[in-house]
Amino acid sequence: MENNVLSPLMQRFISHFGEMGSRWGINRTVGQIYALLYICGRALNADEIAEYLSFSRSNVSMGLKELQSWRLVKLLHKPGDRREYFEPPGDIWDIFKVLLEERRRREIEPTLSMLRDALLESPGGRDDKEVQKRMREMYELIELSSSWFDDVQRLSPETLVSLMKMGSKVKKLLDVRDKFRVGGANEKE
Amino acid sequence: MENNVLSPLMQRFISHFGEMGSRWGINRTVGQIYALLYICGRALNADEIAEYLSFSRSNVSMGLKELQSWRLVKLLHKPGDRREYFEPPGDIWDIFKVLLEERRRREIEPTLSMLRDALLESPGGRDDKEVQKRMREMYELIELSSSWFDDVQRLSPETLVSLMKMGSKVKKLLDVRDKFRVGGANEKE
DNA sequence: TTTAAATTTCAGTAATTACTGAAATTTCAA
DNA sequence: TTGAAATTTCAGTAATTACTGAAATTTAAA
Repeated sequence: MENNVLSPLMQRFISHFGEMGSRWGINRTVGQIYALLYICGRALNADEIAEYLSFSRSNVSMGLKELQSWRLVKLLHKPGDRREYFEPPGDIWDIFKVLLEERRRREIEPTLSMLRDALLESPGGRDDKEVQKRMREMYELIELSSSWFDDVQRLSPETLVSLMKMGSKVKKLLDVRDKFRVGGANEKE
Repeated sequence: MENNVLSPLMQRFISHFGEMGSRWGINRTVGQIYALLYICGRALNADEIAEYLSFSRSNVSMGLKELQSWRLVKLLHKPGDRREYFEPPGDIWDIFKVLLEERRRREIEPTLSMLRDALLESPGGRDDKEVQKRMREMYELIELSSSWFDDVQRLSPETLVSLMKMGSKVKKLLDVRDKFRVGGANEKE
């Protein structure tokens, strides 16, 4: 970085990520560390991060751990340098996918498995039949969208981009398919 | 509810939502209130909620405010009863859509507008050209997926279900379309 | 091995967020 | 209008989460 100082533009980006952090389920520090790594365009070591952001060294260490658990940073080494360097995945689509994957794992999976368990039980209370019905409804929706994510995630960025650019026009494709019954998908509908 | 008591099954569901609350960006109380309303199958007033969950009346009031700001509960009145009753949207797809919409509004929009502003500025620091390049990359990805959500959200649940059940087979449809150049979307690719 | 640099852990404290009860405000039937 | 029921606000406190500095541990060059 120029003179080892962050430009106001970078500052702004970093502060914003700090502020949004809590809404995204990470804390201010972690948000800022990630923003710094993303925006500065080269791998940094923990001391540099602590320096740039004026965080304690231990805080940076914990933040990096958290980011690693999110798979949002890669660890790398420079020849002749014992220190660990960190950088975000190079491709923004990787970041995007990893983020969705991790969020699903943390925010959806536990609920899915709670529901699965609850649905296996034989209804106890008088209202439990109804309760399970509502649980099943929720389970099926989550399960469906969750496994859809799985599938779509495997598409190449290019395919994903064309899919997204189509927007709601996918409906037309579906209609065409239904008319001519092309392809083999979805026969049960 | 039977004897005015929650069955163990309901309890479990409610506790789970309480625990997950913090991961979802709401607090324990709000999570439990929502779970109770979702699972119990009838509209409840604030006193009933406070009673079932042993929260203070004021806490319930704040929680309901929060849920209303998320558009996750509807307010309704019973004839001859001054109190306000609350229930979740009846259709689970509504809940799903509202949730995605609100999350986008809270978690994505602010970043999008920060980036928009930052990209309008003329680069100051020496590295700012590069910085803006990375910002633009992020902006474009978010913008694309965000407006795609917009589009897809307008599809009917039925269309959405067929789309999801297709999973990654959408790729085939895209390929077929590219082969025959049907439809008008996406010409610029 | 030894040892100094690098990293992590963790107890203590700071900061933030959640919750309560009392008081204030709003609502609406009479 | 009035006033009792319903709801909200808010100051004070409890609980949780974030952060630091010192000490412990790990790492790898010599």
